[in-house]
Amino acid sequence: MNASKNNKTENAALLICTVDVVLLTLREGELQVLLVKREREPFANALALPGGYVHPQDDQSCLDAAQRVLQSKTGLQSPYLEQLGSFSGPGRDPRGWSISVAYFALVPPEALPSPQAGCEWRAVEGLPTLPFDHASVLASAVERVRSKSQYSSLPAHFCSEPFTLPQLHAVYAAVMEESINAVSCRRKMEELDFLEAIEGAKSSGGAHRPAQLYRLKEAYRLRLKLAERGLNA
Amino acid sequence: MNASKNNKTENAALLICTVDVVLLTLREGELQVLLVKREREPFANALALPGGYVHPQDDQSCLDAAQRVLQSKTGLQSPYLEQLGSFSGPGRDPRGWSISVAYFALVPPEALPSPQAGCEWRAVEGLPTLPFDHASVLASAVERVRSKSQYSSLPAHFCSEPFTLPQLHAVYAAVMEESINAVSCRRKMEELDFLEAIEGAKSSGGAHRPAQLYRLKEAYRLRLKLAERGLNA
DNA sequence: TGAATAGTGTCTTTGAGACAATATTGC
DNA sequence: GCAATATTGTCTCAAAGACACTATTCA
Repeated sequence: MNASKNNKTENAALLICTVDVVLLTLREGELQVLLVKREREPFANALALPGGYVHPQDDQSCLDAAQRVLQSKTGLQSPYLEQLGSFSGPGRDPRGWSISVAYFALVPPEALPSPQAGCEWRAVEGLPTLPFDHASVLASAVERVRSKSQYSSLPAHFCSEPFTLPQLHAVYAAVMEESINAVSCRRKMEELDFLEAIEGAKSSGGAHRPAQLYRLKEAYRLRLKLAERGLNA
Repeated sequence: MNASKNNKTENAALLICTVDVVLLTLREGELQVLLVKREREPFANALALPGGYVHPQDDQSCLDAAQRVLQSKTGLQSPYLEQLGSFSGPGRDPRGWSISVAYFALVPPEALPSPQAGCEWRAVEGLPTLPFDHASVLASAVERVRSKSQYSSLPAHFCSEPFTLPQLHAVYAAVMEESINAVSCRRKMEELDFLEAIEGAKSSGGAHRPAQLYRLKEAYRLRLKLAERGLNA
């Protein structure tokens, strides 16, 4: 307790406050994360999660900062975005004691309007070493997404609208890396009641029965629908 | 983006970084939270969540800071403590743009060794207005605890060891504010497998059959055991 | 022995998985 | 009609709730 008399400036000046964003998508049947080549030190030229300082002058919250960071790297306006948690300590950033508020975002693979140069999608498994504690942040995000996918509409944010139930079913299975009973999945989607059928719209193309097209109900475009029981277990 | 060239000092000096702790217990059959009378401005003399500045000199992380704050207000050494999330923005603290990393802690009601003067247990429902955004922080903590209680060993941290299954059953019911099937509860505790029976130890006192005494398995004293399915729904 | 609560066995209900049956499309 | 996939109906199985029965203690 040798610092109990620190005043605001003394405390604040020693702290680096940033946001990091784990932007996930589903490509090639696997979870992929957007990494950005760092332009500046520390870790210049390394691939890292997109992140940046909080700008108290511009940002109304850390969520705002995360949206600003995401927008500047990818052009995304309003993907699904949720706070993951905060990571802090003296060792995670070589510049000194830092705190990062981490967010994760989900987008369909075709949703990137204008990614900045230096952005790359990478499979979340088998990545090379990431700078800072980004490996922990990413692992935490993946775990959260898999966990929430068990009992919520979260994976629907990997689908671009409109989509069919078979597509959604495949997305759930890919996210959770296990096969899912199609009938149960259908039943669960109906129970969750976060989809609305698009009247008269059917998928087309294959030499087979077309599937009904759906979109997210307005209320769940930026939020989730949570079930009380999971999909399978 | 008029602040894109801010350097570390310029950004950091404008930020207030604190931790807040939602310390919960179960007393009188309801969730209660520990509030502390603030000694200093802002909101001097108001009841608020215990909190304080992060001390980069002393703290190895925000979790450390939360433990330090909790220790200094209550003397608690190592209760169950989990990060709730971060709350930030220009308006939540009258001193300026601030970020608070919030934690919640669970203790049995008799666990406070030496609470500082000015600490009070209050029911989480029907509180008067709290300073800062502490009402949101508290609401968020209560929601998290109720939600996790559905499928984890979390409520066991409201029981002082050793405890009996009927006591634990009552605690689950009180936390979730609904009656719980005793047989299902028993089955779930067994399935979760986070308890160990204390050989030969039985509760005593009533004019009735005594109950087996249990304690948490070592591995779950500071962590949780999560189930795949919930207790009831 | 009786009251009171602990703990167990079993029937019923509900929801998930398996699988079969039907529907709709392009060829 | 045939192949292929969508969608629905039904059977089966596992887990949760209800409830009754047994167990153990003290008065």
